Amino acid sequence: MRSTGAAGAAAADDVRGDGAERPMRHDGDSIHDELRAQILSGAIPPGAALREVVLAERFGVSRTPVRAALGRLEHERLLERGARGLFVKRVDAREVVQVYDVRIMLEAEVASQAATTRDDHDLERLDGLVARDRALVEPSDRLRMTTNLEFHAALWDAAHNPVLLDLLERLSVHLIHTPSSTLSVGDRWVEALDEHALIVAAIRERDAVRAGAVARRHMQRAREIRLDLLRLEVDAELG
Amino acid sequence: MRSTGAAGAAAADDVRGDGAERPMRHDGDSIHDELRAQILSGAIPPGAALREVVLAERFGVSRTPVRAALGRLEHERLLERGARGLFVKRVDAREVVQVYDVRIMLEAEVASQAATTRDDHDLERLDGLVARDRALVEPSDRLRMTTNLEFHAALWDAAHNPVLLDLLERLSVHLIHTPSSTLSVGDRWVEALDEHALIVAAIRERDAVRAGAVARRHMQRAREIRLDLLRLEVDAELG
DNA sequence: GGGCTAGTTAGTGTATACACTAATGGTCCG
DNA sequence: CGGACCATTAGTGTATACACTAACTAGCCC
Repeated sequence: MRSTGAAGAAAADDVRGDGAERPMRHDGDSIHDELRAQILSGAIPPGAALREVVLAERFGVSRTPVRAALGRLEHERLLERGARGLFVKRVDAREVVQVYDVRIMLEAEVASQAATTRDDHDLERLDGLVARDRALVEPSDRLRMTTNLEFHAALWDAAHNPVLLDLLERLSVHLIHTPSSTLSVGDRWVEALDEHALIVAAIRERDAVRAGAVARRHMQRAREIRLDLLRLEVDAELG
Repeated sequence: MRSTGAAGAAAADDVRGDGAERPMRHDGDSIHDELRAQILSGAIPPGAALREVVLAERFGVSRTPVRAALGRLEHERLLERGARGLFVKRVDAREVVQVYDVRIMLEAEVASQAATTRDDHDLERLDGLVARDRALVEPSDRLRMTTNLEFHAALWDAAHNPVLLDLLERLSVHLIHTPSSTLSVGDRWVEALDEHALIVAAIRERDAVRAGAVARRHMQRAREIRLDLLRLEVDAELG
């Protein structure tokens, strides 16, 4: 794939001075990541068909790695099998609400657990993220989403619970195509940052109950706003 | 005429006497299901290596469908990538407890939601399962596990929440190789049946709060017993 | 003119050959 | 006797050819 004259390239390469133990797994993963990103960003819209041959051409590889990537995406529920092949999944409003309901629960649990399991490094990282986000001036829609995701990911890590982590990661997939972030509504961004700070404060003091409660409220608020957005959307469609 | 030629080739390929003992339908899915069942049952033990060529031979297919199946199993977290290829995942006691913690939460939520969303058919099914399990006399270890799983699956369905369902199904995978069922300890089986009945009763009356509470207690009890089992196991290992 | 049927085709599923990489074992040198 | 180097090899990753199936189209019979 990388080089058609593979034998020659392989013979010449005996230098690996960059002593890093990185996974080095660059098989079909890159295709998977790329497709995933494009689906999540909406570049490949819901309902679009994903043809193996087309993708193989686009990525300059054979169907084999494309197939692997598609299989994984299907299993992540990002794609669904239609009459003919795979299509980007469409999510409806009902499902989005259900996702939020579950996520409220899980985030509360994560925060609660993080309060007891976090180490100094976790705390430092969370503090750093809060400070960094506070320093942003008029961040773009995209930046808000990214930094927010980063913060929550740090929270997830602080819980040191691979099971919860796995479910949360899987859950986030269900939220594809939520058109815009709740963090761009009114002064929600500033509000959310304050709530983040509250969560971190509770975690710092190892107050599991409070951490859970604060996190729960944080996500409930997000759910409310998401509902408003969905209503607006529906109204727009009907009117 | 290409089709006749193809048919002939296919026929010539698989002629092994007249006894058609094997279904010719080797969908990639069947391999996935088969492997999954063998892993869950322990027939393929934790830590075992899964070699593509070996499996391809065993199933009488090429590496391609085997690869697809393995990819899916890896994504389900049943396998993990080791130094060389894929291995059946080992789960440690810590993770089992974490799974129970999360499951307590999810089962409570499911029961609570089922109380509001269930229809008559759901209720009928749950009633039927409870009655059926009550009628069993001295069920085997395996039967206890199966019927219990069936009951909970029916509960999950009654919630009519695909998101919760997805997570619970995914979660159950984390419980592979929990050596024995908690339902074979003392009189836990009878106890559990009573608790099932309580859950169904609350769902019948559409009492979401009580359903959640009862279900939570049910799973907490299971967690306790699992912990006891794990302690016994650890003690046995230490001597 | 409408439904039924056969040919066509687009697209996936599978087999196989080849490329490549990391572990392994043996040998040589210190 | 021990450690580094090289050949071997086991096993995965990728490309490509082929098989098969379900949807489409065009014609045919009624």
